[in-house]
Amino acid sequence: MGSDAVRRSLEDSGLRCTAQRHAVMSFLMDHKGHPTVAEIFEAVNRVVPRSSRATTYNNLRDLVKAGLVCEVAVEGRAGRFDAKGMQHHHFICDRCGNVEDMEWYDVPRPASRSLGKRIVRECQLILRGLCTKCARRHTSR
Amino acid sequence: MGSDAVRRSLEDSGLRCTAQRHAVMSFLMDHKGHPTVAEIFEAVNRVVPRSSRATTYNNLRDLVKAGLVCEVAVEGRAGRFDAKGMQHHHFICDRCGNVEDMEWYDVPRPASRSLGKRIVRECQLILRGLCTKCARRHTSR
DNA sequence: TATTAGATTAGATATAATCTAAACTCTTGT
DNA sequence: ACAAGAGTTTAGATTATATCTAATCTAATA
Repeated sequence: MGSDAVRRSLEDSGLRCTAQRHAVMSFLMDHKGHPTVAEIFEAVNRVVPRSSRATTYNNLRDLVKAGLVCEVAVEGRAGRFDAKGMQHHHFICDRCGNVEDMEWYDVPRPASRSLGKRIVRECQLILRGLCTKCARRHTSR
Repeated sequence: MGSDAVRRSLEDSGLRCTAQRHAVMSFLMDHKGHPTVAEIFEAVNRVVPRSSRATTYNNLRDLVKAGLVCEVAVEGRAGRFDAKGMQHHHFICDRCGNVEDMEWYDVPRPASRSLGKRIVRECQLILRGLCTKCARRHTSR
């Protein structure tokens, strides 16, 4: 993904294109593996001379708010992030905590009757269980 | 919910019925509001003379593993728990972090082709946006 | 180029979750 | 009834995760 494309997508969302924010977004676009904040922070510090943890968190929050990035919370572990390319669902492994993308398919939204005055921003499907690797280790124990 | 019913549901799941575990489970059954660990910990210490944080975490993990309780991870905040009574989906408020139950409706599972060797334990729908209270404050700002 | 809202920084702080090793308590077998 | 062992609990330390602060800096604009 070109550096200009990243700049453009930031500006289209009304976000200033700073070196740090650009680095965070680029990294997410190039790494489809749901990195944690710690991983993103480390990677960004390889590109930008130095960047603080707070900035990484701030930028991630801004990107999520702008809808460019999506966050997956994992119980008892660091949250994970990924750039919203194609729509997809998530599979979270009970054992190793890894997050995997699952092929997209349409999920029906709740009836507006049961929604009331709530405003829905997104509708995520989260599958839980054992990933391929952990399932293997589990049965062959 | 009777104290015997709690005992029975623990034993049916192969869990010893200890005072602390019983207190955690009872509390979750009586409070449908998705309490955090901190809230559960505090409540349990009103019932059992004294109970440690570690025990609360341990018991919650055991109850989740046994399928009696379900956990909802919330980005950047403490996880929340609720006793699995009737099936339901979850709505998480972007602004205040509160978790609300949404009326259950059937969600299609992914095709086994795209699942591969993964073992699915559960299939959760997570809606995100603004809850009724926060939506009101938002528009009338 | 001056202005300024917005962004960044290092480090402190707050919050959440887990670990440790010793003590305790159910359950089972004799 | 008692011993033994697996499972449970404990207080407090430790680790992991996330946010805050106030000073400084910078990108976008006129």
